[in-house]
Amino acid sequence: MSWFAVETQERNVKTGLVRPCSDCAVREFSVCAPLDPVEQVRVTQIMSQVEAADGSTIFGESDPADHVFNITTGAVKVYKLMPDGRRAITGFLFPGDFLGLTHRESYAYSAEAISPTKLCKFSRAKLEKLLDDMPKLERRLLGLASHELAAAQDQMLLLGRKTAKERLASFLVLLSNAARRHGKPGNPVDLPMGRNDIADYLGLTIETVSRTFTQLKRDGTIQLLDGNRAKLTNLEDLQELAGVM
Amino acid sequence: MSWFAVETQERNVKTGLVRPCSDCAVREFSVCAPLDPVEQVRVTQIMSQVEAADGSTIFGESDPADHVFNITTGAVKVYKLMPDGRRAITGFLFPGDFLGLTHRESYAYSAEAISPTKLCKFSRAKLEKLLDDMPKLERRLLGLASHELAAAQDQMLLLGRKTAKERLASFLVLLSNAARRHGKPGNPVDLPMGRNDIADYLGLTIETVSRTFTQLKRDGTIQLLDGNRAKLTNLEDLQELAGVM
DNA sequence: CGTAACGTTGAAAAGTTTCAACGGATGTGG
DNA sequence: CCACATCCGTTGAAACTTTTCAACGTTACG
Repeated sequence: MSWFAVETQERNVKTGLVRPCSDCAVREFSVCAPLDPVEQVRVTQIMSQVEAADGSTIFGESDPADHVFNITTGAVKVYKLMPDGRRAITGFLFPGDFLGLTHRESYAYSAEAISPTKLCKFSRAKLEKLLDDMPKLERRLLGLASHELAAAQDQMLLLGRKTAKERLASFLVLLSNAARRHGKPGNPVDLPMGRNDIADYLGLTIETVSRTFTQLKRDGTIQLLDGNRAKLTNLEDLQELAGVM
Repeated sequence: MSWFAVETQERNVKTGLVRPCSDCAVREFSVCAPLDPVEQVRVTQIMSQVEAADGSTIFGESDPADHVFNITTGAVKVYKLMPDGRRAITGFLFPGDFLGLTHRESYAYSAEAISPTKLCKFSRAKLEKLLDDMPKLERRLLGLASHELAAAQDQMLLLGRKTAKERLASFLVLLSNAARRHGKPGNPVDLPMGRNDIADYLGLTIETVSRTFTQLKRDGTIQLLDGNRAKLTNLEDLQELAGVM
């Protein structure tokens, strides 16, 4: 997923600006073709670090899309609103994920931290200038966009055709996989977002989400632990329900 | 949307390989920064033209993603299937649109022509090699991906939160806008896809789509003309319903 | 200690789906 | 040329899933 966070961290560790970040970034470092040192410096020069408190808005739908972010710590939800307040959360983002990549004048969605979050902030204008002579960077962004697009298509299948139970199962499997990809344990899976956010992500109501959770509990498929974590007792059933995502 | 089709058409007109195509491509030519002539030649060298009959599959979900396509004429639907046959159409594509752009080994979706269709076919391996020294090309692809992503997010809002009536209204407005963008009349809007396809695109059943059509007719919002066209009698109401897409 | 935020549960209501039937258009073969 | 089958869209009625409305318990916080 990430490597901006990686580069910047690497630089900043050397320059002593920030403390080393999670092992996730380090892991990604070895996976994603990194830039050469000179390029790394150039990237960090147009970057600054910002923090977002739990529940604070990072940007709104109609804000001018002047910046691109890369999450260092925490979690973010991205959503679209209808005039009457109906909401669809289009994604949850975690360390390493990009935020605000668009070719429009304004972000067409809002972003809000769902836990204390640190982000690398890039000026979009400068980033685009940088892109002109850093093809590796552009290639990487294209790969990210393509990956996001595939995820969006999965989500369309979920929203258009899956039952409540299947949606929740898919969601848990997704979170579990994401956690493992980030080097964290995949099984007691963390749920940093509230029921309302889950509902808006799955196209359901909060009540249906709650009811479906207890249904999965009764089935012996999951267990809800304290600290907003879910133990996936029967991963096979869950994956079956999810339709193997 | 397009410019691959443009370039290729331009070249081919000169070389006499194919007849000039729709004015759409020409129009796009002036809009999207074109490549220089030398680059144009290089692009056309890795391209071939293929045709797809109405209803024929262009590629399946699990096919190796060896080619990228650009639509010249016709219309294509892109969809994902669940093991039990449930289907979600994630998009309808028209002349100028790209098809098969992915960074995976296999397309993760299927593509099928919904009317007689001509496509430009590119070897993906060669295209990627070409990308290495044609930054303009890569930048353009990134823009396309970003645009598609925005559309996908709109669709997630539709599928997650809109009523049947709102979904159909959104769909009609979308088609109308797409038609105008392609230089065709936006108002009696063409519906080249069947009810089943509309249903799978909107996350509804064919019956609900049919009922909602007649509801919109009764409301005086639309009129169904022969030849699978819909006259948008009250565009304002329709846009209001759609939530201004 | 009261209040607010969040999650759970129940019962009624609503929207959509499922099942079934019908009509029109198209195409095929006798 | 007509009988017949097929495909597609429409409509009705019942069934079902999810939503809505309402109440309650818990936890956190001032």
